[in-house]
Amino acid sequence: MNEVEIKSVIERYSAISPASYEEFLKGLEELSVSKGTDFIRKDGREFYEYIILDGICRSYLINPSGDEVTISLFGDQSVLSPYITRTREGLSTLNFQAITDTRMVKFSASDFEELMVQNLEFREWGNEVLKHELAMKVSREIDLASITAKERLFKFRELFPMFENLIPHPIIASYLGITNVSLSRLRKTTM
Amino acid sequence: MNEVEIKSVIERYSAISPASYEEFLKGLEELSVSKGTDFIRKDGREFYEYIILDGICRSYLINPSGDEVTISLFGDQSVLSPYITRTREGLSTLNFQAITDTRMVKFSASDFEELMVQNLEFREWGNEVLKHELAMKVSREIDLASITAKERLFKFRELFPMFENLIPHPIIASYLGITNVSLSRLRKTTM
DNA sequence: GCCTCACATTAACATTTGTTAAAAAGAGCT
DNA sequence: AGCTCTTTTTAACAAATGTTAATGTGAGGC
Repeated sequence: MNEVEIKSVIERYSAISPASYEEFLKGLEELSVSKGTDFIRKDGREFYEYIILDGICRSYLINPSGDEVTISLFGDQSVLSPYITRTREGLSTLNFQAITDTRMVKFSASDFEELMVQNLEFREWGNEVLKHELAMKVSREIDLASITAKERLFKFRELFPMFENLIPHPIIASYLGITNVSLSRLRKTTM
Repeated sequence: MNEVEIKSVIERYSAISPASYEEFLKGLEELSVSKGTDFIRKDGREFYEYIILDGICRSYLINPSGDEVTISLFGDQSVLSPYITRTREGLSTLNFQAITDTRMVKFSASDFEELMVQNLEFREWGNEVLKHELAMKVSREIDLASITAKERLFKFRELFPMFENLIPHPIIASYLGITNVSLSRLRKTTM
């Protein structure tokens, strides 16, 4: 396990002293997931927090019409939505899927909750991750409610450069709240 | 201060033993806000958590086009979005406004954070409030991204019965992600 | 009762997005 | 290169939503 790589992702959110890492690193497990695999299933029992080292993942749901709705996208070197935000009574509220082959580490969410109580640095780190998640959600709410699909596409390109060439367009479209046909039309008028 | 009333709102989220209340109740302040008043301003310094005893409030933002976008609605006997979800570096990320005359209690967010560390019941309560907030956000994301405005109106009526007759329609429209003219059109076809 | 003001509805037209189906382009395999 | 399968683009038309402006409605003050 490459500790330097992991620490570098963690410190994108807030700084952790070497002493604090000790206990944390012990609990880590590596995890590789191949393209197209759901590694967390809605209504399945869930126990972990996840950090993506490389690869692209998404959370999604099936809506009442049977269509997949992409809720969030996660790229290289990011932390997945915190456990608390995607779990009710131990069961996942969302599906999480690897869009490309993905390398992750995972660790026990309950152990981490305890670590947050005891360790101020990890408490702040956890809060930073949570705030980031919420800021993304609020931003998306505003965009979905108040700007056009074309503007959302521009913002998507800023937020996730390269994703447009790396992941299937129906996934991007469902993230933007439009059909893939509409996405193709918008691409034509903006390239 | 009517402790029974306050406890009844709190226990809508999770149970708290009488012993745990002791310290909590001491820190409460009452607050009355009249219709139309912003009681939290975006980019203003913020310190409190809020519980609405009665009245209707909303969070909103001004988008780049200068339009108000309603993010969330809060009715009688509910807890406002937790501090952590609406604050960055001590400054509010959203405006909060009383849509009708509103009676609330507020308490220090930092004291409460400390209480959560020390008291398991309030930790669970805080987590329940947070999960509820997130569940609402995910639900809204899905709806904005994948169902029509007409369907969102039906869901709004289920989630907030009576609000349609109590608050201005431009606010409802901006919550649904449409114009007030479109809302009026939808109302006509569905009543 | 009548004014005024704010709010809601209606109408006419423009624009955006959805739907369905066909055509084109791209990716892997032999 | 040629074949097959998947993904993306195009086209034609339908439906939903936006824009602007006029009309209607209701509540409160005089």
